[in-house]
Amino acid sequence: MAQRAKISDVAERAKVSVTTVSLVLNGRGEQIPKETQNRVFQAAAQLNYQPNELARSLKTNQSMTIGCITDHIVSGPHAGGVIMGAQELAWAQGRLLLVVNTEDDAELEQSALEMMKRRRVEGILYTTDSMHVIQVPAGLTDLPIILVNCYDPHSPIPAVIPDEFKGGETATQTLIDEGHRRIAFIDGTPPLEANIERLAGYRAALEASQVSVEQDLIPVVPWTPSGGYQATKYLMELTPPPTALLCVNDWVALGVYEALKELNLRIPDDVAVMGYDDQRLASLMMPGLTTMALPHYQMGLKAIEYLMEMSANPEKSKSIPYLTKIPCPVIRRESV
Amino acid sequence: MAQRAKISDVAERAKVSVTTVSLVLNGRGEQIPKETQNRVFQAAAQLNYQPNELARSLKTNQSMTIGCITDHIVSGPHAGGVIMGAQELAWAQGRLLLVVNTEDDAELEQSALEMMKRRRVEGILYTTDSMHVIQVPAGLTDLPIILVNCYDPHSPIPAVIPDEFKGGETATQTLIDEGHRRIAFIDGTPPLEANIERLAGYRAALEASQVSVEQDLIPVVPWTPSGGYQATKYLMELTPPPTALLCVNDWVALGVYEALKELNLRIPDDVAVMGYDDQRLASLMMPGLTTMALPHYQMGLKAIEYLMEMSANPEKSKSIPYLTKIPCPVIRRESV
DNA sequence: GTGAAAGCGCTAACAA
DNA sequence: TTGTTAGCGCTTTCAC
Repeated sequence: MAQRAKISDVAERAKVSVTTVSLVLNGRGEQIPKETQNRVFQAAAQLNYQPNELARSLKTNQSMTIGCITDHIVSGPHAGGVIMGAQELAWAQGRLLLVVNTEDDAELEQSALEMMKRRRVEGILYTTDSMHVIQVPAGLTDLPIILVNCYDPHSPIPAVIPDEFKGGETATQTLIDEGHRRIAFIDGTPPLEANIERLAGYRAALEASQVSVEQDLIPVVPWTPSGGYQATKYLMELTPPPTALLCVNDWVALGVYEALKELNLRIPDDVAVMGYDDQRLASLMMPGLTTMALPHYQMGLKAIEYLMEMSANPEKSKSIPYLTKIPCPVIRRESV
Repeated sequence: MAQRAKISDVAERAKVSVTTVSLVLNGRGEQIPKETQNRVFQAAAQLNYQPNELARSLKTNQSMTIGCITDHIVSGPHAGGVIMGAQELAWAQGRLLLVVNTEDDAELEQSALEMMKRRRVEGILYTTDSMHVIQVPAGLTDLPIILVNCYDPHSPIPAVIPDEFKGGETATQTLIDEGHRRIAFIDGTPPLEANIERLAGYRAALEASQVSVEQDLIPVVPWTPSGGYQATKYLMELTPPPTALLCVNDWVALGVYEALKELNLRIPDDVAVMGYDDQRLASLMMPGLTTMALPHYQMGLKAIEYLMEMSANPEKSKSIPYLTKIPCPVIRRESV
């Protein structure tokens, strides 16, 4: 454990006071002669000195730490992406992330929160795997907090979420731009918040292009591969059949592919297919599935941006919008 | 910020000394009358007192924190699973995880390490996304550290890895138990450590069952869906063709499905298929892919177990095995 | 230009 | 049974 050296050791070795060492090592030694500074740096290096952040935090009352609570870190790319974005910006500001995964255990969530408060985290980023409405655990109000991919209608806590509406719109527009006019939307049930928005975006885009919305072209099925399979079989029997299928998510698209293959229809030549979520399987499908990505990374980034603002200036907390919607980018592959 | 109360506030309110408060709140107040204890608890509750862990850590010289460095938190289920297992056990011991994702940035990795040392983490869990040989960054020797899913042949740092050999063996045995004798192994290239072991396990299992290993049944293709596709087309032209296809990973199996469908062969009736890795897509494939899971969670658990041992008793570090192999469980679905 | 010393909030040895 | 007090390693004010 070479890093046991402390500031007084460095001071002693450099033959200066701890004040000087502190000043120099923290880059606030402008008034100290280069020569002295060098002695300090050298001493620190020789001792392999690593300042004790715990002591520093205690003194400065800044933990340089942000808490991150996720419900499911492992089930998909979501939490990872958010953490990645969050960490990157946090890191740039010298902060590190304390991560706790709760697996929906409310009790654990509560104590995790408490643990984080005890460690004096500067803020909390609370993120859920799939976009939905939540009930924020109690005691989340006495410290900066941002919700990611979820929001609580009963509390004023700011949330950063994907712009699913615009996503649905963009996806549809993408298809329109390719010349499609009969575009089906394979909707999923049970109806998640996100699905509803995506559908609304689809309608909006069609209307904006003066394409009439036909209820026939909006089958509702379980949002799984077999749902997509069924929907496709149904849709392709319409006269005329749609030329493009927009799926509420990538899983559904998987079943769509299956059905289309059975019908001997080629993607994208005979019919174009679009998914949503950019799951990993999207890139593996043949042909690669064109889809809408969820802005995990960007949301993580934004959340930290807000959090840092809030902790730097508590007054500002009031000025953070209740909902911040981040656009979903199109991921172009070969299915359109 | 209600939690600004400090121990002296609690003491004052309960009309006792800080010592008493400390003792009571830390459960070491057996010699203190219940009555006094209650006063303390009440005072703490009223003030919504949250002990400052930073101060406590500084004093006790225990950060109650473990560092976790990953290379890719988002590309697959790996890092998440490890973190989940690690966090769970760490939590049970009152520890929290400080997580940094490096995206293979060596410089970042180095400074992350330094940051963690400064925060006096009790140990470091270093994990990589895909099982491989690595070069541990410098300065990782002065603090308990465990490698997960990778190892460094040039250093004595203990590693926890999946038992790919046994996994290959188990997968093969599973197929043998189903009555298969002509079992192909679709090998992947470039040859990763894991692939090599899986293949070796396959050979071992066949030999153990007196089934001869035929080189014809071990095509080597890129480990992607199209690799699996090619391999299947080739394999099914052999006479007689194999009755079971063991794929080096799930991606390959995806292509296998594709090819089999084109050949109008049914899974598992005409030919059984097994994958490896239990990627998310495995459960979505139709029929569901039987595959071998990587023991992410278990590895995370084991790593923390070791880390806690090491930090509790540095002497013991010597007794931790260089390689700990964790078995991969069979995930039975419908493709076998 | 540099140093002495107070104090961040806590624990624990020692006293009473 | 409970209180006083000395640090843990650092930052920072104020003095020299």
